[in-house]
Amino acid sequence: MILNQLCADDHRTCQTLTEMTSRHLPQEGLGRLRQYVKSDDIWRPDDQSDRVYFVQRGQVTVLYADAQGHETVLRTVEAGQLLGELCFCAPEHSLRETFARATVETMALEVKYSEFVNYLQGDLMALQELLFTFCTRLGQTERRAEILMYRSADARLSRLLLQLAETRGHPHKAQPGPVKLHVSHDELAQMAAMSRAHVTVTMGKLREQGLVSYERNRPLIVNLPQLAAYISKS
Amino acid sequence: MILNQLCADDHRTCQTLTEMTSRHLPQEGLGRLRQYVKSDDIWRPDDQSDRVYFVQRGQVTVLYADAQGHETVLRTVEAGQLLGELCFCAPEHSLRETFARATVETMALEVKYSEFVNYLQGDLMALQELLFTFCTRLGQTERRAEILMYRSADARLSRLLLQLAETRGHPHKAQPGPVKLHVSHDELAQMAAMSRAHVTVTMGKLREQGLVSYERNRPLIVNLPQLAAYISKS
DNA sequence: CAGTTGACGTTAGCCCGCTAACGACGGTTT
DNA sequence: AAACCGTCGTTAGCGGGCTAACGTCAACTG
Repeated sequence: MILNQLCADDHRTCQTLTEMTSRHLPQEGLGRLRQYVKSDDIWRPDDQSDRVYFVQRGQVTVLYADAQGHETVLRTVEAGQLLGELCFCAPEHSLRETFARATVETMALEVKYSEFVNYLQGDLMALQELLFTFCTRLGQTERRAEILMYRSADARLSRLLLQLAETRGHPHKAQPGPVKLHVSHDELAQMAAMSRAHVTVTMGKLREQGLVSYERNRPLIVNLPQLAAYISKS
Repeated sequence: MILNQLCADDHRTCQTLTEMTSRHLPQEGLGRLRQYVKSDDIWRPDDQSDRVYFVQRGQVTVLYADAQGHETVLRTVEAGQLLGELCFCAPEHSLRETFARATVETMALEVKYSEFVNYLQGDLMALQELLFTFCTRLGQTERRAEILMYRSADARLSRLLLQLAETRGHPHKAQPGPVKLHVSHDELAQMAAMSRAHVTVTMGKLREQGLVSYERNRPLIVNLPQLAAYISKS
């Protein structure tokens, strides 16, 4: 009854789950350990989708670049999580179409898709965990799509901040209240698919209204409840 | 070695796979059969995510409505497919946040989440198929997000048309060539998150360039190769 | 057959986000 | 100390999509 128990709590439980698959991997003899320095590409648009990665240290962003070179972040994969899982349903020789790029020094175990599948056959536990990984990411991606549907700047930004605060925010002291985030205006721009300049302008307005607070070289602080209220009455 | 074999071909194979889960369900004693007429809601934003549906006849769209009531289509679920799968990773008593609405007369088997999980425990086959369903939908949703990242009308529309043509298009005669789609400008507007009027304007331009062709009460015909070329050189 | 509905077509004016460019400031490197 | 870089701040002008409204045409409805 694993499926039942594990996710009874909240989304954080699920995030932990997505990390279990890598812990359950056999320790040796599977895959190759890779090292990347900051802004190394793990894969590029015309690489084949024939392998998965288990990020063991560092952080990776999956991003999509249009013809003009504008890059938009599709997902951020943290240490302990699976990367490149889309090859489970991709055609055999399909291409990535995206970049995966290390944001900091990163270590990842590279496993050929076919090897990983072999390993999964015998492990019901791992299969179930993988299912949670997909489900979690589907939910996240749908929320990203929700954000991108809005055309006004503050609708996009405020919703993005809310989502970031909920998923990757360290609750400041006692919850529920302010949440700290380490993210630059430039990164926000890439995630909300808007220009850096206009992120700064819009963030300024949110700051005036007390929904967020930040200064030079200080972490961004999101006032979760007020921001949620602001969005819902918009 | 099911995982290996089934998706070696192309994306269509995967779509078939997502339909298998419902075929493998025990025929009796599980869930309740529900009937819906056109534009009935299967669920609403404040319903609980405590059940899944197997669409047996008809078609369902999952859509998100903002505060102003603008509705955007997140996904379209065809007969034979699973609907409402997000409850696998949602907190136990979480809400849908979206609408699921029948676009035509629809019949669906409603199964409580807990019952379905019970059933999955004993069926490795079904578990693997479910994994494919998630993987396929994650891929589709990422492509939707890709589309929504573009801010110009013809970038969004042309990419949406390409995606629709690839996934749900009947190849016209012999492939590869024109593809027929049954979709109104209004529906395109909801999927690309733009206004109906501007869809009409933009479609007119695409028609002038020979990338699509349509008339009153004629199906929309997408010229796949030319459209793909147009996008990649944009 | 008149009335109704749904889908495509068109336009004027406004609003808003982007581009491009430059400035200020802190931290790090040499 | 000087040079450099990354981050935030600010603005003018422009392009483009939205709103709102109305027109046209075909098919369905009674």
